[in-house]
Amino acid sequence: MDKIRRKDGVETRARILEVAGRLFAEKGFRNTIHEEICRLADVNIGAINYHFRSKENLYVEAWKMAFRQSLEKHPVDGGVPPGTPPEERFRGRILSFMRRMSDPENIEFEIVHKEMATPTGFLAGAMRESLDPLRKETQSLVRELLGGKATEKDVQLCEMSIMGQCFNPAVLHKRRKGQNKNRFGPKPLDFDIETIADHVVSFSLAGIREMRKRAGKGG
Amino acid sequence: MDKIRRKDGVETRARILEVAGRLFAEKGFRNTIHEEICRLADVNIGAINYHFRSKENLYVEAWKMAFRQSLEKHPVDGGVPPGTPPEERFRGRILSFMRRMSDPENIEFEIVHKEMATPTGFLAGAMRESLDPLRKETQSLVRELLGGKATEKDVQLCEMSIMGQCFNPAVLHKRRKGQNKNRFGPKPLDFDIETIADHVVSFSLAGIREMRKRAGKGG
DNA sequence: AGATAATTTAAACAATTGTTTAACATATTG
DNA sequence: CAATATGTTAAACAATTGTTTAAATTATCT
Repeated sequence: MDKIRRKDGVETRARILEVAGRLFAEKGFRNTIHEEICRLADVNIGAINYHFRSKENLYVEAWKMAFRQSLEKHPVDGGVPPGTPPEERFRGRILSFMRRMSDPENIEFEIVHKEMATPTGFLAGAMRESLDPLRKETQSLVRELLGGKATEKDVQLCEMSIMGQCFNPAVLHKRRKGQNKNRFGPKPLDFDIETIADHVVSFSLAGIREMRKRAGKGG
Repeated sequence: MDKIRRKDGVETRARILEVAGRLFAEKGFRNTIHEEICRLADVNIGAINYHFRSKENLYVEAWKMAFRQSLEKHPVDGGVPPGTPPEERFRGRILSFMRRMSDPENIEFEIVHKEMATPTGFLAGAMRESLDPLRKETQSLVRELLGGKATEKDVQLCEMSIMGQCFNPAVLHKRRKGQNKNRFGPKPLDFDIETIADHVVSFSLAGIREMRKRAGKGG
């Protein structure tokens, strides 16, 4: 054996984290096996349990890191400063959200998506902790757009409409870019993400205006 | 052994199909094991391979049956006859779609959801075959609502907005009804499905009107 | 009833896979 | 340099799990 080239374990750990993240995002927790992670990361089969104690713990660590990197790359406000009109801030937020979700380098959201469909439960705590604050911000922006007469119910329903519009297109758009395995639906949405985001913004602002109007008349 | 009470295999097959469907919907393909299916269906561990050749084939058969039952219970047009104005037909379609998706007895959509997040690939053919026609119908209804000046791009984007709004809420709503395991998000949408559907319809019709207006002016 | 086919059963099989172990190699510290 | 801690390796382990097999049982047909 001549390939024992120990540094200080940091690099090994980092490689595992990186490879594991990609595989978890691609195949999900259950379908990702030690053997492949270690082979692709070029580390020994025992390395995962040495550095991360368990597969479960590696999963959580991989997501946390990915989420941090994702928010760093795509700031939530989309670069639109707090002073600008709510419609503009809304646009910045949606655009950034969709860019973040559809970024092929961003594995974070792929993992969340799988976790929603088939929860392992391991990410519950970390996700709530990370996502709740963002959600609160979105809600207060929607509240602002809806005006003072809108109820909390209006806010929640509109938030739901908006998020729903962002979610699936982003997923499809991302898959379109990757190797086109794993596809099953019909057409894969041949628009770029900015086009989609613009549409979502216009569509949603129209919907919000409608709700705002109705709120005035006590629907 | 006194519990060999063979009928004609039809009942055994049916019980497997029923139990397997529920488990696939709850846990996904990979997390569902022969042992549990057979235990809950009260059949021998070898019965799956005898009656269905393989787990994969059982998966496809279970989905197909569930999809048939689902459409039988919730007809696509929501009971609104073809003659009525498009807005009404739209409402019927959305309401029926959301009822279908959120029906706790309907395992079909739960399976589709998991398949979208983590595709096994086994359902690709059956899904395309079953879902394409429905999608075509929806598109032509949206086209009608958008008016003659709208482009194909407009139709696709609006369809996307509408479907996106239906999807996630239905999933959340369904989970809320079940045993509240597997939940992770914050609030689970405390509205009944009709309220949500009504909102989606109003919100979407407002969005569509906006797009229709813009189409006239060549956006 | 006897022969044949279909179904059910229990056991075994073969492959996968997360984890542990103990020897070995390298770094760090005194 | 010696001693200790840390990282790496290969092998083994233990548990899970989809599938097959052969015998036993029951239905169907002549």
